[in-house]
Amino acid sequence: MKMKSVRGTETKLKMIQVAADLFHKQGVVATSPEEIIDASGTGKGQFYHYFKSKEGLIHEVLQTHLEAITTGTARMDYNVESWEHLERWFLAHLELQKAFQMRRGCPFGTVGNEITEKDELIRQDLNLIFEVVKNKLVTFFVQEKAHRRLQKDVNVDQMADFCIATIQGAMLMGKIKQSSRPVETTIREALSHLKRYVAIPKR
Amino acid sequence: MKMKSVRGTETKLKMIQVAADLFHKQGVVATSPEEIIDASGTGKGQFYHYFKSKEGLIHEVLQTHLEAITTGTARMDYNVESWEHLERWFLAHLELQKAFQMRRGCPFGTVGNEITEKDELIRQDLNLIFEVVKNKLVTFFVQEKAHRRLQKDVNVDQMADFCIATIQGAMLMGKIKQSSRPVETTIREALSHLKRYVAIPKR
DNA sequence: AAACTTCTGTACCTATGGGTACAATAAGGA
DNA sequence: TCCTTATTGTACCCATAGGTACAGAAGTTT
Repeated sequence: MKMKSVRGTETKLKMIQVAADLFHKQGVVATSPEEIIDASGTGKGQFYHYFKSKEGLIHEVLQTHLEAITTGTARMDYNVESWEHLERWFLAHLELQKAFQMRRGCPFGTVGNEITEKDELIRQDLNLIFEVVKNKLVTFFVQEKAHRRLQKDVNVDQMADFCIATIQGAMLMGKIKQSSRPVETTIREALSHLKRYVAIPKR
Repeated sequence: MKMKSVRGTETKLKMIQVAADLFHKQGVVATSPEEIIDASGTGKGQFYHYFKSKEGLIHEVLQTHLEAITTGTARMDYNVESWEHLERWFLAHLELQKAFQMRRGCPFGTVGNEITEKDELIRQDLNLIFEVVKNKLVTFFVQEKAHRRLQKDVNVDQMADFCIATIQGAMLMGKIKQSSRPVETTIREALSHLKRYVAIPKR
């Protein structure tokens, strides 16, 4: 379970990356350890040397995602500091999908949809991820509010929840329809709604 | 493949219903024919007598859903004829989720999230379902527009897409967080947005 | 009631899933 | 260098997935 050499860390990382991609592509239930082992060019020995079980791997995959988000090394920029940024935040999700010809959804949403009663740990991992993402959005709205650029009775928490839910739904529909259209319109509508909360400058 | 007796039709229906429930609960990939057979108290013989394969069953499950929606015999009322109706439409989704202690998402969204390149038929089945649902929403918006109760430049199609995407995202987040809160707020925000398209009465 | 069809039950089959066991290497550290 | 720990490879294991084959029961048709 422990690692001393760089070699080991590299193979482990490779497995995590390959697994993350397969999970995104076809979901975690449909992805077997074997497939991950083959695709990563490693062996069964390594797999169970580095991960207790399949669930252990899923956990590590999500942890890696989380870390990428918090450290800002993720594929997508999760930091929002302006309305332009927020729009980019929405559009970045669409771009991700487009990169896969609209054949995939959100990496987290995909996993989230598969969880059942037995996957309590995974559910919590996902929750943490969404909590971090939400916080970044909340931070922006709080800042705007502090500068009185938002109506003073808005609920920043709900605004963030709305952002996340709409983008998740948009991506899901985008995947099902294999079209960017519904995603684009949903993003547009969502943004248009959020901007109504901008404070009307006094005179 | 054909059926002459009521007895046969009943067992087949039973299997479809049990399968639909299991798919909703744990997804289609995680549900094996065996599990459906056991839970429905039937046998392997029947299963492959009535369905060509697992995929064939999935198809029939979705067809049954579709029929329930079009004939209005579905668990939920998909007809929207007023704004109150639309609100009920949104809330009905939440109620469905609540009935399962927020441990399940949308029956269609759940299946939709699992589709991959190889499930083209299933994807099309789902598309048909969402198309029918969307049409019911569009019909309402068109009607409102015809009565000049909507601003005349609104895009009814996009409004419907927005409805579906938001409720899908809301339900997904509700399932992941196992909480009705995000669902409720997303619904509220969505409705609030849609109502902004209501025409301002001339004086 | 014969002859057909439809329905149901059981036995079997092969591939894969998720793992364990264990030996062989490689790589450091003292 | 020798000892220890990390890493890798291979072989095996049992349960399940998804399905086929086929025989027998039940229902129809004539």
